[in-house]
Amino acid sequence: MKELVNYILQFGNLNQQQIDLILTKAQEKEIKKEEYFSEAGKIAAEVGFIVDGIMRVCYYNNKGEEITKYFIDENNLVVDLESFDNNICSSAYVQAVTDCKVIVFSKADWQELLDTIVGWDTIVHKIISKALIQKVARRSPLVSEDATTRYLSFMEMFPKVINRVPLSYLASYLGITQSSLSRIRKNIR
Amino acid sequence: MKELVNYILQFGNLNQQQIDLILTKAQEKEIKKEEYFSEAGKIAAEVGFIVDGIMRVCYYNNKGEEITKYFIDENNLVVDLESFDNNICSSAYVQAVTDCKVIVFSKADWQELLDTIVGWDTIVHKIISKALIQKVARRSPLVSEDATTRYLSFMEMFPKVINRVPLSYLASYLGITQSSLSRIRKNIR
DNA sequence: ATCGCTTTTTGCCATATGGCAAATGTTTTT
DNA sequence: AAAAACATTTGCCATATGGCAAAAAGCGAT
Repeated sequence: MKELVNYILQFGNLNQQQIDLILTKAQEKEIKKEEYFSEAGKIAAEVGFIVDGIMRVCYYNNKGEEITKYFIDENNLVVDLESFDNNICSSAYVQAVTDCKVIVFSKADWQELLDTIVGWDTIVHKIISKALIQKVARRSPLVSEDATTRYLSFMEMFPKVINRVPLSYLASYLGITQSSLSRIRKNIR
Repeated sequence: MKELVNYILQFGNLNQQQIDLILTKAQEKEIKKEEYFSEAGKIAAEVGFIVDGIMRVCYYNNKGEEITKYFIDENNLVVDLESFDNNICSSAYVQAVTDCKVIVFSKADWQELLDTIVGWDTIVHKIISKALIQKVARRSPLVSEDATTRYLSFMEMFPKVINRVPLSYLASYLGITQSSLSRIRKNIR
């Protein structure tokens, strides 16, 4: 739980009592490789914090191809925001790419913390908006750069991730085919 | 100012007194085509609400090419969040694509409203996170689809925008060259 | 160590997009 | 109205990426 507390305290201050209250609601959970944290067509029910492992957000486009939209790694929150906040069905899957250790909060507990702890809502909002801004920043270059440049930037941005995910996930994230990505890797060596 | 009030009230309730207070801080402003609302290298100083017109967010990549990252049209907030919130220099320009009519709030006034009006912070956070989620959702398909599909989706998503912006801006937004976009348009007709 | 399964690489060729420069069309200025 | 400035389209060819299938490599179970 230590990682979670450190993470939270980056965004604002809480006293020990408040932290303890948060921790009483926190549940540790294992999610095995390929299992889902949340699913398309269902309403996201939990907020998670990844202690160990990598997850991805993915969906199927209208050609039926599976597209990885995003990777989330250690020390980050994972939640399908739109679904969780608005109680609407999600349009994407959140799936464990490797075995994951996660700390989760049920929606009811999360809401209770928001109602109970003064200043917690501000911290949560900071966390969320930072994560969203980062997401935009990471995906933006994928539009305008060529495939090799995208791959190289990915290596820089996610050095921890690149060797732990299947090539096919990475390829769809970068917007290229698996074989093109394989050739790009060959050329770089 | 009516548009602004309607916009705000979509996200939560405020009484007349609170609305009036907000409006005392609101300044109407014209921004001419090609002028900047905020600039790279400077700290964003205002939050804006576009009453009329279209703006874009753009930057220069390492090849010196000008890339349009995003379009913002009527009835939306415009602010360089990362710069505004953290008082750091912006890495992008926010520029009027057409003549714009905007309602602006200075940073000091905006902060005062947040401190004064109970519930205003919650409304603002809802507005911001909706806008960010939308931004991610709009840019994501640009990575995985082919150029024609991107253009067609853009037409659907921004029917009001498509005929009011130069081809070059649109092309860089879609991640293709101007001539390719021109050919794509020809093929569609 | 071997077999079977999955992932990655490679070859071959088709297609989409880029680069550049000229031509055409459109808007603004004088 | 003409000229100038700017925006868009087009032609020609180069290059990057895709599609498909086979080969090779890697991995886990027995």
